[in-house]
Amino acid sequence: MLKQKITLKHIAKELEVSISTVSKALKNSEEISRDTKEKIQAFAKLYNYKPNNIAISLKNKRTKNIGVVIPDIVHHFFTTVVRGIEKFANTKGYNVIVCLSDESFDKEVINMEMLANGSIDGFIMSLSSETQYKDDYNHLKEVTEQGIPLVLFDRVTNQVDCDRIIIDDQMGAYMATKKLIDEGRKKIALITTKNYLSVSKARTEGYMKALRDNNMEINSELILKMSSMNMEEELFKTFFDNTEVDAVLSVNEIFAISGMRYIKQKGKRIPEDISFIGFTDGLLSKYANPSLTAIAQHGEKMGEMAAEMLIQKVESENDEETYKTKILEPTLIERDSTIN
Amino acid sequence: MLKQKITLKHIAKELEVSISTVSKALKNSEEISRDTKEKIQAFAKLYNYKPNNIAISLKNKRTKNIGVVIPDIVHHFFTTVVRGIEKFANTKGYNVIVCLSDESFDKEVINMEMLANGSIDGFIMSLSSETQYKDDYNHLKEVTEQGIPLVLFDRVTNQVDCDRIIIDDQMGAYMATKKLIDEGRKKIALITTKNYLSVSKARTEGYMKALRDNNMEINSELILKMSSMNMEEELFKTFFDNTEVDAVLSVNEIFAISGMRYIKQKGKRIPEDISFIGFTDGLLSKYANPSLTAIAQHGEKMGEMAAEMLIQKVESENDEETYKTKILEPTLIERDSTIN
DNA sequence: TTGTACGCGTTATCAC
DNA sequence: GTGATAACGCGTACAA
Repeated sequence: MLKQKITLKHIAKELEVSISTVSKALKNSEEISRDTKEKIQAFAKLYNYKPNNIAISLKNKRTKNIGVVIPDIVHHFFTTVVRGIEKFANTKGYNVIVCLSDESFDKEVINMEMLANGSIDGFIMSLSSETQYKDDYNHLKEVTEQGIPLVLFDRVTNQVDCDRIIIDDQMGAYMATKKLIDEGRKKIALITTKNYLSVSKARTEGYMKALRDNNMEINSELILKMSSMNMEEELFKTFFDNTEVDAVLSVNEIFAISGMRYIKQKGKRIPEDISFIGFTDGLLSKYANPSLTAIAQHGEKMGEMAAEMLIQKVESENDEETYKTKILEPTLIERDSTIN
Repeated sequence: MLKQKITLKHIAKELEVSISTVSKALKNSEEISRDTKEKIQAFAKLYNYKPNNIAISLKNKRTKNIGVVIPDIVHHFFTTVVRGIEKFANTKGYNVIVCLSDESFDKEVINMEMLANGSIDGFIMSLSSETQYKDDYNHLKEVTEQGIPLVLFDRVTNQVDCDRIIIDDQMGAYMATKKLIDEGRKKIALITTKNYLSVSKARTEGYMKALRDNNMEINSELILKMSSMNMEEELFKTFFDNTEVDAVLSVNEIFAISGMRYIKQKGKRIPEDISFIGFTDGLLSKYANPSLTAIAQHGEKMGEMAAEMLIQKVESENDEETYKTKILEPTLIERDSTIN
């Protein structure tokens, strides 16, 4: 019993009026007589008429869809951002199409091309690590040159004309490092990833700036660069076995948690012997033992703002070529892995 | 410098041929002469012509979009499912539109209605808790009656004609409980949520069945029902303070982790004094201290299969009214919170 | 007050 | 070989 989706045409035929009469009647146009309107509206309601989104999109050249391209979705931060985007977009009647680049340049390109062919009104995205590594943003440029609005968040570039929203990663690292210095820590390690990731770079700078501002030496032996998000156990152990450290700042939760575990295993106490602070205030930080002092990135807020910026651009008539970069301030969430 | 998206019409005008000639030429039709084809193809390539998805959707009545409606996205399990869906969908040229019900019945309804008006070819969804509580599935029925394929996963109902994919939650709980019994545990607690959630119910049944099969008494005092995902600290403490327990099976990670923390705080050892097993093998289980023995739900696999089932339905000509329910087997991941 | 015609971008059928 | 026409579903300017 397939209740085929009903169209204006069906209603028109059934009620023996023209399609445009139906269309107008359903929009409560003054042009149409009360009688006809009531008849048509009643019929439409009875058969649960709803206009076809696709037809409207084609007509209006507006899809009411936002394309979101992120490197990974099994990742707390990105997930909170998506939630924020979805939340705001929904209030404005927009849907969210999520594509995953899986940290791959090619997938990022393919996804954007698919969506750019009319499926979406604008993009919100965070660059894949490979894209940042290759430093190639032609796919973004092509999109913006077509007049499709783009908002980059978190992992961004300034080589493209678009809006941006980031947290002040440098400040976050600075705050955290400062906190450790204030605790009296002298050998503050930084666990980070390779520098082509924009955020890692900024965080490293914040760390170094805090040390310099407090007349502390920057010791490259205290900086551990992991080559990927995946743990390389050996590298890790070698580092902690051979380096004297009394505090650790990590650019992500996993490194921090793994570090804490290894440190505890070695019989040291947290935070008495070593303090830990990690970026990204996710579930792991909250439920770690001891709970991890963390730098919150306010992903949901970021998502909402990104969506707001995008929709504002999408719906603004004048395509003025002004782009803004918003910078959110991170927050230090103090927990038990540092001394308060 | 807005490079407006180019259409068939533009090409036709520029090259002084008809639109249909252009269309055919670009599809390499035999009808068109070599010369014309080459000329048109070259031009199209130069101006980077790509057909407009919306127009094609309207014509074909196929959007190549899949609507995914889930209760929450900041949730490891759902997130892995989405990844699986996205992965498979992508290989078939489909995009994924994600909508969040936020555990709300109304939002679920609204989202589905939005998408059902032509935006998608089919739905993959997991019910919101409120929907399961109200036990009202008319919005699902409306969709399926319109001939839109639907695949439910994890939180499902059998009151709707559709495909389903779930893990055998009862078996998962059974396996876990059996494991605890085999360890010699006598007072096995179950921490669960209210029973209207289909999965909680099944898990509770598995727990009880395992006890019965092993001639152990079912003691309702050992079953703690939390009213929501949010921790109610007091309930929790009261339970552990007043109930003698030597093992805990939890329907989610958070309850398990929190339980372990409180138990350790009370000076008991895990797993020597108390064993813990938790559902959903997420990050928390892996990185907990001690790491948590968990029942893996294979979300990514589930997502892939759901997408495969859906796309198969979407693309099959005959709308035979046969629906299948696939049941995945859970896996027990043994870690340090149980004795191996 | 109602209906006709056109356009959104594409494809398919049929005529020339 | 090429082009005109209709159709997908809708909205709207214009004609009746």
